[in-house]
Amino acid sequence: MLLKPLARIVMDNYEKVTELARRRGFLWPAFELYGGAAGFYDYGPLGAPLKRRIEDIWRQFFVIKEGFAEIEAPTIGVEGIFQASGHLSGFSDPLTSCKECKEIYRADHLIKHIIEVPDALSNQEIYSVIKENEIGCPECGGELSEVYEFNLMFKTMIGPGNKMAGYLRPETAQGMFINFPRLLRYFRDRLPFAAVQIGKSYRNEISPRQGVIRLREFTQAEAEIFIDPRDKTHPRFDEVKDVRMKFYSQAAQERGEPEEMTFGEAVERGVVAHQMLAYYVARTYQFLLAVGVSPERMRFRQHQSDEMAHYAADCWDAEVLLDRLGWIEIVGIADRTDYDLKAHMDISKVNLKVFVPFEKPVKRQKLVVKPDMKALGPRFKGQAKAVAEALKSLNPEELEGERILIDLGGEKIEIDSSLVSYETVEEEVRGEEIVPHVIEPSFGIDRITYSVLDHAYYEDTVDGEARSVLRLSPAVAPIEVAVLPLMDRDELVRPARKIVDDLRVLGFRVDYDTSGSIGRRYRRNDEIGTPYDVTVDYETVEQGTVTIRDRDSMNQVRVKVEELCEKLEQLRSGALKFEDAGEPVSSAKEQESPAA
RNA sequence: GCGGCUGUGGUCCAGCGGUUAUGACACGGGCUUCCCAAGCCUGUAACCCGGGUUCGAUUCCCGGCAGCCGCACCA
Repeated sequence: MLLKPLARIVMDNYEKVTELARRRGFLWPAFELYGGAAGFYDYGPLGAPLKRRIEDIWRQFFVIKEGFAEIEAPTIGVEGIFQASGHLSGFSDPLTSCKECKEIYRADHLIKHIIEVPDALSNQEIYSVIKENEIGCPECGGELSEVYEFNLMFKTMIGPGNKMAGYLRPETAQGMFINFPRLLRYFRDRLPFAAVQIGKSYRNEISPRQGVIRLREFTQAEAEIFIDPRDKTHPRFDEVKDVRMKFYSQAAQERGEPEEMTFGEAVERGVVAHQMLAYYVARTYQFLLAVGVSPERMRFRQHQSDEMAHYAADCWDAEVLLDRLGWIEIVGIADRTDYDLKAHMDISKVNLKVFVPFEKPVKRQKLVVKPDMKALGPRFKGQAKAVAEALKSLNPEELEGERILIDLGGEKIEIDSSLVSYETVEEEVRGEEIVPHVIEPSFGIDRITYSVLDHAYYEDTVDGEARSVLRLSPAVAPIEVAVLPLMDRDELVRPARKIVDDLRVLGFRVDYDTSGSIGRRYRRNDEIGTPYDVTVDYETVEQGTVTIRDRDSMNQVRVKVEELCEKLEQLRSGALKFEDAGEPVSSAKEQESPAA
């Protein structure tokens, strides 16, 4: 009670950033007209382009520079996918709550000491076990409620009649896995290759909070990089080996202090499992820097062994430090080994192996067993095929002798040796089938977008007045240039409009604003992160020049109108520094003071 | 899901069981050769939703929804 008013008076950055984002059209709580629903957000007129530009930079990094194939799969998936991925069983927890103290428990955990594999039981069965064994609340001993399911996947029906269940995908990754055979053919049967997807995923979170950090509908950008498990080097590792970064490895976490080193060193010392993983951690680092995540408020944290999925070889999370929220995971990069493809092979019964040719064919002795099916067929009828298979699996010693003994699922059968022939032949083996390993970088685009806002937010003081600024990189800013006539008068408006048109033809995201005073418009644009303001004044009319104002320094340079577009393009690309863009304009203060 | 606190124009906030619900900022229009949230005139705009109590509810009560905090959950 006492803390409340204090907390309100002191607005922290989190509050300032979320308030700014709402007010200026970056992020809006969804469905407000109908009361809203937690875990859903709209990207407004500024948020949508910001997010889109971040996605485009991601494409630059992972689709264009790495040559990965971008695909687009349905957001609804059929049951089999999620049986294989484990989301159907693993993503759904049987819960029970205490009727007295309201504490919630995993029902299956409570009966672990009685039933070895509680996963196999239905909720009713688990509840029966709880009742029969008189299990009460571990906290207060109170009576436990019936067991209920909470699956984090949204379920729906495909077509009428409830015949086929569909689930909104909880991750985009499965789209790449289940297209593996077609992708493999697309890449002409050669490893390594990779496919990516940027799109929506859905998780029916129990309690979404913290704005856009935990959403029920969110955007992921995921890559599945299929590699030969025997070679986890990366051909372009040299390009990143000298990049320095702070590694928060398992060992470093024990010390409580991240360790800075190069990626080359990290692989050499075994901090990161191998080049392949390290390479993508490095690219991820570069991507995050490119969109404007602050290096001081970012770290790469290695999963603890107990935190890592049992099949994962190594896993690193990119984490950012956000105001109020602390360290938040925004990217996960894991070596998932062959787990996913094996699981899909198991459930779908489709071979997802890759034939990898040897450099030289290998000669090998091979035993060929030929059961006499003409004789075996009539004799064993339905079992004939199984008998033949059993015979084929025997070794030469077992095939010797008058009578051959086979084991058919426990049943011992004797076969006369005349019914089967065998020989040893030399064959040439040209390669082998392997299940590829998968490196999976998985990006939470909404979290990254929010982090960019949080890290870009900055306040300074100008003449005793607070100025809030989003120091967004020109590469992601939703408005790249604001064109501002000093006053809303025809002689200024006409040239200003011409500039707007010219810039738009060149693909600039331009805003044009005549309202209120010029200072107000500068502040407005500072707050939404517009890097440059072009001001059209009377010197434009008299001498054909305009000023460009730099958002961060508030300095201005004067350039000729004819050169404006070119200069802005150079500023945008980073080819030109602001100070070199034109004649410096003396600051407002100096202008006010009369010349001596 | 549980508990606590909160819900008034775009934003922040005042207020009351009863006439037309404050104020500031923001926003729109107008004026001014106006370069860093200026000035003057002027305008638009709100009691989260549903039920109950009451002659009358934005106000009191209950429920829902949403937000914040804590707990639980987060493959």
